[in-house]
Amino acid sequence: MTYDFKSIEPKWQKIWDEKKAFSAVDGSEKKKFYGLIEFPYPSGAGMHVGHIKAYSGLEVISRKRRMEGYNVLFPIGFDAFGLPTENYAIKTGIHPRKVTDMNIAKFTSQLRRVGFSFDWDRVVDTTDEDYYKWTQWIFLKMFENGLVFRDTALVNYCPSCKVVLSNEDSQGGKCDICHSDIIQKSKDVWYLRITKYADRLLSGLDEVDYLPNIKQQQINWIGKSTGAFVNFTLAGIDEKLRIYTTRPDTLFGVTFMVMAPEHPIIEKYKDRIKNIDAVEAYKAECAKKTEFERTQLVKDKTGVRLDGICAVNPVNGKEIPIYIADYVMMGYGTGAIMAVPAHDQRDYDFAKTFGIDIIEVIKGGDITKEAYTEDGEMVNSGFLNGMTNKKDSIAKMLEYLEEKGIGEAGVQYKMKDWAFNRQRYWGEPIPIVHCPHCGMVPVPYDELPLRLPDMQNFEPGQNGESPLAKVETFVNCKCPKCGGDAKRETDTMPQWAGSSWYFLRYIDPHNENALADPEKLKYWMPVDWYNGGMEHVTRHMIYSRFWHKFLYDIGVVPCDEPYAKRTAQGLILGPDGEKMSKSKGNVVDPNDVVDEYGADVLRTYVLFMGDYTSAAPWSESSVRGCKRFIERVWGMLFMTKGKGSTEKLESAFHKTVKKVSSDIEQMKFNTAIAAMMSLTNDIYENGSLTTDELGIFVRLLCPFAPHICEELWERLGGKGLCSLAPWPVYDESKTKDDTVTIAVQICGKLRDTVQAPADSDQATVEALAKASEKIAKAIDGKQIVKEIYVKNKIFNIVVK
RNA sequence: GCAGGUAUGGCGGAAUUGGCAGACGCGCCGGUCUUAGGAACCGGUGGGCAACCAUGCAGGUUCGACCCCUGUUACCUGCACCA
Repeated sequence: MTYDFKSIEPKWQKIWDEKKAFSAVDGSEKKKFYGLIEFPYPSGAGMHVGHIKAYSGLEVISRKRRMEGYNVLFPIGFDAFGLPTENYAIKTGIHPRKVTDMNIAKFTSQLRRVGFSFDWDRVVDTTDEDYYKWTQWIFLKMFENGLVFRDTALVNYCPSCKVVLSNEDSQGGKCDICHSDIIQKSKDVWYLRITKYADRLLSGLDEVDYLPNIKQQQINWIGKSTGAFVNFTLAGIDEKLRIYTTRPDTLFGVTFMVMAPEHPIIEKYKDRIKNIDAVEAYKAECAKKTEFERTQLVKDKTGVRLDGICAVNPVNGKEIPIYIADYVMMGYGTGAIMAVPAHDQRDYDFAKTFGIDIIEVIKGGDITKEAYTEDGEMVNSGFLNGMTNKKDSIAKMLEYLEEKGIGEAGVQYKMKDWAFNRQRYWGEPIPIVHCPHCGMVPVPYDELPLRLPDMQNFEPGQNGESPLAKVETFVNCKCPKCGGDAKRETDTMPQWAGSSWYFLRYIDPHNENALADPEKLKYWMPVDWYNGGMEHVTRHMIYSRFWHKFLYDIGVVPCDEPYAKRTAQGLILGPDGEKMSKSKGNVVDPNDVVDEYGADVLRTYVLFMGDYTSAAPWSESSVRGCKRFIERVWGMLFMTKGKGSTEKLESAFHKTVKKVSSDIEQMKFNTAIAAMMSLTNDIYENGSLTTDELGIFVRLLCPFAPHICEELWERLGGKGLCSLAPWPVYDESKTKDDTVTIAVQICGKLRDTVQAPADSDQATVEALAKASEKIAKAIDGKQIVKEIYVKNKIFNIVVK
């Protein structure tokens, strides 16, 4: 009688596979549903239960959609290029191709044991040549359209990984992969001009249904600010010093200027700068600092005055000193600022350190103590004096600047262009040839894919050049344009490249002539529901939205935004409440759970353990609770009767169908499961149920625990697969009880409850309430001021 | 510092969005079966003998507040010398 999951689960997995039960159908007349989960990076450690939770959400929704009659695309793939695999290859001497294949095989077997309803004919592997051919194709299209450029720049460089990192990958001055300190290094860098799409990435958020915190993070990341560019002049030199400010109305309060140490004007006028030695020394000092040090020493302002040149304030003609200081970044705005110490705390700290004048232009604070950054009346500001509204004073100043031709309104973004090359082997080769005559020449489209050469030693070079630079047969080539001797680019793309468009390939994974067929794209796109981790909300999602918008612009995809809806699951913490990690030894392997309790129990537990979107610790004993539930469901098979059930149980069924249906849509899986547990308790209390009722129950539970449900469905004589059987419907009228319990309150405090027919009017309930001994006692001798009746809920008597 | 969020039994968490706080599960207590059980099953379980007291803390609005408002504390997540 005990449920034998060890034989029943593999049985159904095999049947689903043979029948291709979960294949998405191209060219179907049915309504489509495209559910997308973030494809995993196949690491050597295999999956942990966090992956299972991440996929189980849309697994349940996709399964429900199929039962509701949708044509469902629910695919899986592997984001397999990347450093960990390459580092493992360096350490062990096993080729990354082999490592990747082994890891993918391991992940696949783990996923299959859990019984996910993926369409296994559409598996995508970003390291497959037939896949990265199209990643390179998109890159060339971007190159063609002016979205790719190369520049020598100070970049985030990880000395440990020996690789250039994008801004996104080096947050907080730490390498995202190995967590070493990042240093700034001058290098040739490939950039993708994502900033060109900044405004559209921002405005596109209005059209999509993302969780509010996801939207907010993207908004912050793009970091749009509105302000003005102002051209200062250098005294006695015909040269402009351009700055960006959000408060042009404080121009009268400018007492000095600050430039980033790397600002090109220093080099241009080094002959005029009398203390050039000190300036160079300071520059050298800054270059040595890691990003971490540069941002940590917030309070201690350092800098050097440029002796010999000074700036002229365009609104009042005053000459003001210029400093270089590392609190101004070359990468934001123009790399130079006008300093208004009275109303900016950083400028204030700097002015105090260097003994510079502080002029108040906004009244309201005490500038002898700190900068005043709030609103107030404008003073010492010429034509702005007396204005009290920030908006108006900014507008008036902008008008003045534009009239005089010394500045204009402008916007800035925190988002920077995307540093796109890595000096590594295990990535997509950048399909560009460097020709001494023709410059950068794209590899012709018909030569794609540009394959990674087979090689053995993946150690990067000491100066951070790619391992590919050592392969002469790869490097030396003919220029596709002039036919002369040329050299290939040896850097590869970052890991984010392959994941920027994978959801398009799922739609037509074996297409040899296009990244996907336009008709199929038109049918399946956009992704209806995308679920993943919060950690990918800024990087992966912004990158892929950018690529998708570009593909839309060149007519490859049919919609501007790739994801109609985005949600995020919470982490599973270790039993100790800490984040699961190998070093802490608190990782739970899904295989162990399947071995001991079965896939259905694992699936049920990861969704029952708490609110889907928040983090919750793993609890072995709670897993056992789900095991008991599954066993009790199995036990129902021996409780079936042909005849009708009690009205009470029938009503409980209708209520549960309603609740589970709506809870799933809101990802409230924990309460959906709780409702089915409650119904189970009701069934056991009742002692029996009809076979029809059991049929309803197993279809409701099927998205969560499909194996046991298939088995019960078969034994009940259900038609076809339970997984494809129609989703149960409920009768609204039967979800309502005939009698309801009404709480009777005195002055808002519960005093008694009464049973009343549903939808009773106030008089009926009032009579019932007053018939209660407790109520009669409570109101005895008191004056009734007011009576409030909420139908089917409460009756409140207010007494004095 | 900026932005967003959270706070409910011993634990994970519910609460139809202003209407009986603690659903469901774990744990715990008691029982049944057993040579035994860290197995299974059944029953009980916020605190207090009680009146009553309980949703981080202090107020407010309301007939009625976990829910709305004001203030406050703690924690989490993201960004951060962004001009």
